Amino acid sequence: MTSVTGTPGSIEATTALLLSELPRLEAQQQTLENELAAVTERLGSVRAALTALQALSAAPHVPEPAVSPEAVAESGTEHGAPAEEPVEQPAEESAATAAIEETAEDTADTTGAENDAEAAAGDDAKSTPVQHKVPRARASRKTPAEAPKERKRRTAKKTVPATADDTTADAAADAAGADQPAGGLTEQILAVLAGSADTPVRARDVAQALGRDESPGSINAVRSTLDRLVGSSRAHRAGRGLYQAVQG
DNA sequence: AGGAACCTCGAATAACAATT
DNA sequence: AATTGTTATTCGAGGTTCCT
Repeated sequence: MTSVTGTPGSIEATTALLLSELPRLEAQQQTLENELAAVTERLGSVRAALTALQALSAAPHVPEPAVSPEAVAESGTEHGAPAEEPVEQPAEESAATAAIEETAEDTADTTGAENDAEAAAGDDAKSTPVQHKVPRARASRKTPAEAPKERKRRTAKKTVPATADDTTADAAADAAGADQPAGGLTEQILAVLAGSADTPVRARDVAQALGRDESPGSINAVRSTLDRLVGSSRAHRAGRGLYQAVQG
Protein backbone atom coordinates (compact mmCIF):
# COMPACT_ATOMS: atom_id res chain seq x y z
CA MET A 1 0.00 0.00 0.00
CA THR A 2 2.39 2.64 1.10
CA SER A 3 4.17 2.97 -2.12
CA VAL A 4 5.57 6.36 -1.67
CA THR A 5 7.98 7.05 -4.38
CA GLY A 6 11.42 6.41 -3.20
CA THR A 7 14.10 3.85 -3.27
CA PRO A 8 13.58 0.69 -1.24
CA GLY A 9 16.64 1.58 0.74
CA SER A 10 15.33 4.95 1.73
CA ILE A 11 12.01 3.43 2.69
CA GLU A 12 13.70 0.93 4.94
CA ALA A 13 15.82 3.59 6.51
CA THR A 14 12.82 5.78 7.09
CA THR A 15 10.90 2.87 8.54
CA ALA A 16 13.69 2.09 10.96
CA LEU A 17 13.92 5.71 11.97
CA LEU A 18 10.21 5.95 12.57
CA LEU A 19 10.13 2.76 14.57
CA SER A 20 12.88 4.03 16.78
CA GLU A 21 10.90 7.16 17.48
CA LEU A 22 7.72 5.36 18.29
CA PRO A 23 8.20 4.88 22.06
CA ARG A 24 9.23 8.46 22.61
CA LEU A 25 6.28 9.79 20.65
CA GLU A 26 3.87 7.61 22.55
CA ALA A 27 5.26 8.92 25.79
CA GLN A 28 4.94 12.44 24.52
CA GLN A 29 1.35 11.83 23.54
CA GLN A 30 0.58 10.52 27.01
CA THR A 31 2.19 13.55 28.56
CA LEU A 32 0.17 15.93 26.46
CA GLU A 33 -3.03 14.11 27.28
CA ASN A 34 -2.26 14.41 30.96
CA GLU A 35 -1.63 18.09 30.55
CA LEU A 36 -4.91 18.56 28.77
CA ALA A 37 -6.71 16.76 31.57
CA ALA A 38 -5.04 19.08 34.05
CA VAL A 39 -6.13 22.11 32.11
CA THR A 40 -9.66 20.83 31.93
CA GLU A 41 -9.70 20.36 35.65
CA ARG A 42 -8.35 23.84 36.11
CA LEU A 43 -11.05 25.21 33.92
CA GLY A 44 -13.67 23.77 36.19
CA SER A 45 -11.93 25.32 39.12
CA VAL A 46 -11.85 28.72 37.49
CA ARG A 47 -15.50 28.53 36.71
CA ALA A 48 -16.28 27.53 40.23
CA ALA A 49 -14.40 30.55 41.49
CA LEU A 50 -16.15 32.87 39.08
CA THR A 51 -19.52 31.52 39.99
CA ALA A 52 -18.82 31.90 43.64
CA LEU A 53 -17.66 35.45 43.14
CA GLN A 54 -20.69 36.25 41.09
CA ALA A 55 -22.92 34.91 43.78
CA LEU A 56 -21.14 37.10 46.27
CA SER A 57 -21.22 40.28 44.31
CA ALA A 58 -24.49 39.63 42.52
CA ALA A 59 -22.76 40.50 39.32
CA PRO A 60 -25.02 40.58 36.31
CA HIS A 61 -23.12 38.05 34.33
CA VAL A 62 -20.19 35.77 34.24
CA PRO A 63 -18.06 36.06 31.20
CA GLU A 64 -18.27 33.03 29.01
CA PRO A 65 -15.24 30.86 28.92
CA ALA A 66 -12.62 31.81 26.47
CA VAL A 67 -12.40 28.20 25.54
CA SER A 68 -14.94 27.28 22.97
CA PRO A 69 -17.83 25.11 24.05
CA GLU A 70 -16.76 22.63 21.44
CA ALA A 71 -13.33 22.34 22.86
CA VAL A 72 -14.65 22.08 26.33
CA ALA A 73 -17.10 19.42 25.33
CA GLU A 74 -14.39 17.59 23.55
CA SER A 75 -11.98 17.66 26.40
CA GLY A 76 -14.79 16.76 28.72
CA THR A 77 -15.84 13.76 26.76
CA GLU A 78 -12.40 12.62 26.01
CA HIS A 79 -11.06 12.80 29.46
CA GLY A 80 -14.18 12.37 31.49
CA ALA A 81 -13.74 15.73 33.11
CA PRO A 82 -17.07 17.40 33.64
CA ALA A 83 -15.94 20.66 32.20
CA GLU A 84 -19.43 21.68 31.21
CA GLU A 85 -21.09 20.64 34.38
CA PRO A 86 -22.86 23.43 36.06
CA VAL A 87 -20.79 24.48 38.97
CA GLU A 88 -22.41 23.64 42.22
CA GLN A 89 -19.81 24.76 44.64
CA PRO A 90 -20.73 26.52 47.84
CA ALA A 91 -20.65 30.21 47.26
CA GLU A 92 -18.65 30.88 50.31
CA GLU A 93 -16.22 33.69 50.14
CA SER A 94 -13.42 31.62 51.50
CA ALA A 95 -14.11 28.92 49.04
CA ALA A 96 -14.19 31.41 46.25
CA THR A 97 -10.98 33.09 47.16
CA ALA A 98 -9.35 29.78 47.77
CA ALA A 99 -10.40 28.59 44.39
CA ILE A 100 -9.17 31.77 42.80
CA GLU A 101 -5.85 31.57 44.50
CA GLU A 102 -5.48 27.97 43.61
CA THR A 103 -6.45 28.78 40.11
CA ALA A 104 -3.94 31.54 39.88
CA GLU A 105 -1.22 29.30 41.12
CA ASP A 106 -2.05 26.48 38.85
CA THR A 107 -2.46 28.78 35.95
CA ALA A 108 1.08 29.85 36.47
CA ASP A 109 2.10 26.26 36.74
CA THR A 110 0.31 24.98 33.74
CA THR A 111 1.11 27.71 31.37
CA GLY A 112 2.65 25.34 28.95
CA ALA A 113 -0.21 22.94 29.09
CA GLU A 114 -2.60 25.77 28.80
CA ASN A 115 -0.94 26.92 25.68
CA ASP A 116 -1.21 23.50 24.25
CA ALA A 117 -4.81 23.20 25.16
CA GLU A 118 -5.44 26.62 23.82
CA ALA A 119 -3.81 25.76 20.61
CA ALA A 120 -5.89 22.68 20.31
CA ALA A 121 -9.13 24.15 21.47
CA GLY A 122 -8.81 27.57 20.06
CA ASP A 123 -7.90 26.36 16.68
CA ASP A 124 -10.71 23.97 16.58
CA ALA A 125 -13.06 26.71 17.45
CA LYS A 126 -11.43 28.70 14.73
CA SER A 127 -9.69 31.56 16.34
CA THR A 128 -9.67 33.29 13.02
CA PRO A 129 -6.49 35.24 12.76
CA VAL A 130 -6.09 38.32 10.77
CA GLN A 131 -7.81 37.30 7.67
CA HIS A 132 -10.67 39.66 7.31
CA LYS A 133 -12.88 38.46 4.70
CA VAL A 134 -14.32 41.15 2.65
CA PRO A 135 -17.98 40.51 2.59
CA ARG A 136 -17.94 39.07 -0.79
CA ALA A 137 -20.73 39.45 -3.16
CA ARG A 138 -23.38 36.87 -2.85
CA ALA A 139 -23.27 36.35 -6.56
CA SER A 140 -21.66 33.00 -6.13
CA ARG A 141 -24.22 31.87 -3.69
CA LYS A 142 -26.24 29.07 -5.02
CA THR A 143 -29.91 29.37 -5.24
CA PRO A 144 -31.73 26.68 -3.39
CA ALA A 145 -32.57 25.12 -6.68
CA GLU A 146 -28.94 24.84 -7.51
CA ALA A 147 -27.85 23.84 -4.07
CA PRO A 148 -27.57 20.13 -3.48
CA LYS A 149 -30.52 18.86 -1.56
CA GLU A 150 -28.55 16.51 0.58
CA ARG A 151 -26.41 18.67 2.77
CA LYS A 152 -23.69 16.73 4.32
CA ARG A 153 -23.22 17.86 7.82
CA ARG A 154 -20.06 19.75 8.30
CA THR A 155 -19.59 17.96 11.55
CA ALA A 156 -19.90 14.65 9.86
CA LYS A 157 -17.45 15.80 7.31
CA LYS A 158 -15.13 16.62 10.08
CA THR A 159 -15.77 13.56 12.13
CA VAL A 160 -14.72 11.13 9.50
CA PRO A 161 -11.21 12.47 9.28
CA ALA A 162 -11.35 13.37 12.92
CA THR A 163 -12.01 9.81 13.82
CA ALA A 164 -9.28 8.82 11.54
CA ASP A 165 -7.38 11.54 13.24
CA ASP A 166 -7.14 9.55 16.41
CA THR A 167 -5.72 6.60 14.65
CA THR A 168 -4.18 7.78 11.49
CA ALA A 169 -2.88 11.03 12.80
CA ASP A 170 -1.32 9.23 15.68
CA ALA A 171 0.19 6.79 13.31
CA ALA A 172 1.08 9.72 11.20
CA ALA A 173 2.70 11.41 14.11
CA ASP A 174 4.56 8.26 14.75
CA ALA A 175 5.54 8.19 11.18
CA ALA A 176 6.63 11.72 10.88
CA GLY A 177 8.43 12.55 14.02
CA ALA A 178 6.89 15.26 16.06
CA ASP A 179 9.66 17.58 16.86
CA GLN A 180 12.34 17.86 14.37
CA PRO A 181 12.59 17.66 10.68
CA ALA A 182 13.92 14.37 9.49
CA GLY A 183 14.28 15.58 5.99
CA GLY A 184 12.30 18.25 4.29
CA LEU A 185 8.77 19.07 5.01
CA THR A 186 7.80 17.30 1.85
CA GLU A 187 9.36 14.07 3.03
CA GLN A 188 7.75 14.40 6.43
CA ILE A 189 4.40 14.90 4.88
CA LEU A 190 4.93 11.95 2.64
CA ALA A 191 5.78 9.90 5.70
CA VAL A 192 2.58 11.01 7.35
CA LEU A 193 0.61 10.07 4.31
CA ALA A 194 2.37 6.75 4.17
CA GLY A 195 1.64 6.19 7.82
CA SER A 196 -2.04 6.49 7.20
CA ALA A 197 -2.19 5.27 3.69
CA ASP A 198 -5.50 3.58 4.22
CA THR A 199 -7.19 6.68 5.42
CA PRO A 200 -7.20 10.09 3.81
CA VAL A 201 -5.95 12.80 6.08
CA ARG A 202 -6.48 16.53 6.24
CA ALA A 203 -3.85 19.16 6.06
CA ARG A 204 -4.67 19.99 9.65
CA ASP A 205 -4.17 16.40 10.66
CA VAL A 206 -0.85 16.33 8.92
CA ALA A 207 0.22 19.52 10.60
CA GLN A 208 -0.85 18.09 13.93
CA ALA A 209 0.89 14.84 13.22
CA LEU A 210 4.06 16.71 12.47
CA GLY A 211 3.77 18.54 15.73
CA ARG A 212 3.49 21.81 13.95
CA ASP A 213 1.65 24.85 15.04
CA GLU A 214 -2.01 24.56 14.20
CA SER A 215 -2.27 28.11 13.13
CA PRO A 216 -3.93 28.71 9.80
CA GLY A 217 -0.67 29.80 8.35
CA SER A 218 1.06 26.64 9.36
CA ILE A 219 -1.74 24.50 8.11
CA ASN A 220 -1.74 26.44 4.92
CA ALA A 221 1.92 25.68 4.47
CA VAL A 222 1.18 21.99 4.89
CA ARG A 223 -1.67 22.31 2.49
CA SER A 224 0.50 24.05 -0.03
CA THR A 225 3.03 21.27 0.21
CA LEU A 226 0.31 18.67 -0.10
CA ASP A 227 -0.93 20.39 -3.19
CA ARG A 228 2.53 20.32 -4.63
CA LEU A 229 2.76 16.65 -3.87
CA VAL A 230 -0.54 16.14 -5.61
CA GLY A 231 0.73 18.16 -8.50
CA SER A 232 3.79 16.00 -8.74
CA SER A 233 1.72 12.81 -8.42
CA ARG A 234 3.40 11.86 -5.17
CA ALA A 235 0.08 12.08 -3.42
CA HIS A 236 -3.47 12.24 -4.50
CA ARG A 237 -6.51 14.04 -3.35
CA ALA A 238 -9.13 11.73 -1.91
CA GLY A 239 -11.73 14.41 -1.58
CA ARG A 240 -12.12 17.96 -0.61
CA GLY A 241 -9.48 18.63 1.96
CA LEU A 242 -8.43 15.02 2.04
CA TYR A 243 -5.07 13.77 0.93
CA GLN A 244 -3.76 10.28 0.63
CA ALA A 245 -0.57 8.57 -0.32
CA VAL A 246 -0.48 7.36 -3.85
CA GLN A 247 -1.51 3.76 -4.15
CA GLY A 248 0.32 1.07 -5.96
C1' DA B 1 -43.08 24.68 9.89
C1' DG B 2 -40.63 25.45 5.83
C1' DG B 3 -37.86 28.00 2.86
C1' DA B 4 -34.83 31.84 1.64
C1' DA B 5 -31.19 34.84 2.86
C1' DC B 6 -27.30 35.54 5.43
C1' DC B 7 -23.21 34.17 8.17
C1' DT B 8 -19.27 31.62 9.23
C1' DC B 9 -15.64 28.59 8.43
C1' DG B 10 -12.64 25.37 6.07
C1' DA B 11 -10.52 24.49 1.81
C1' DA B 12 -8.45 25.64 -2.76
C1' DT B 13 -5.62 28.43 -5.48
C1' DA B 14 -2.24 31.66 -6.84
C1' DA B 15 1.41 34.70 -6.19
C1' DC B 16 5.24 36.24 -3.86
C1' DA B 17 9.04 36.19 -0.34
C1' DA B 18 12.50 33.90 2.30
C1' DT B 19 15.60 30.28 2.99
C1' DT B 20 18.72 26.58 1.84
C1' DA C 1 16.97 26.59 -8.41
C1' DA C 2 14.27 24.10 -5.28
C1' DT C 3 11.88 24.15 -1.12
C1' DT C 4 9.17 26.22 2.28
C1' DG C 5 6.35 29.86 4.36
C1' DT C 6 3.04 33.65 4.06
C1' DT C 7 -0.69 36.24 2.37
C1' DA C 8 -4.76 37.34 -0.28
C1' DT C 9 -8.67 35.96 -2.66
C1' DT C 10 -12.27 32.94 -3.99
C1' DC C 11 -15.20 28.91 -3.52
C1' DG C 12 -18.06 25.38 -1.25
C1' DA C 13 -20.82 23.86 2.39
C1' DG C 14 -23.21 23.78 6.81
C1' DG C 15 -25.45 26.56 10.43
C1' DT C 16 -28.38 30.30 11.92
C1' DT C 17 -31.79 33.75 11.51
C1' DC C 18 -35.71 35.83 9.57
C1' DC C 19 -39.87 35.95 7.05
C1' DT C 20 -44.15 34.11 5.23
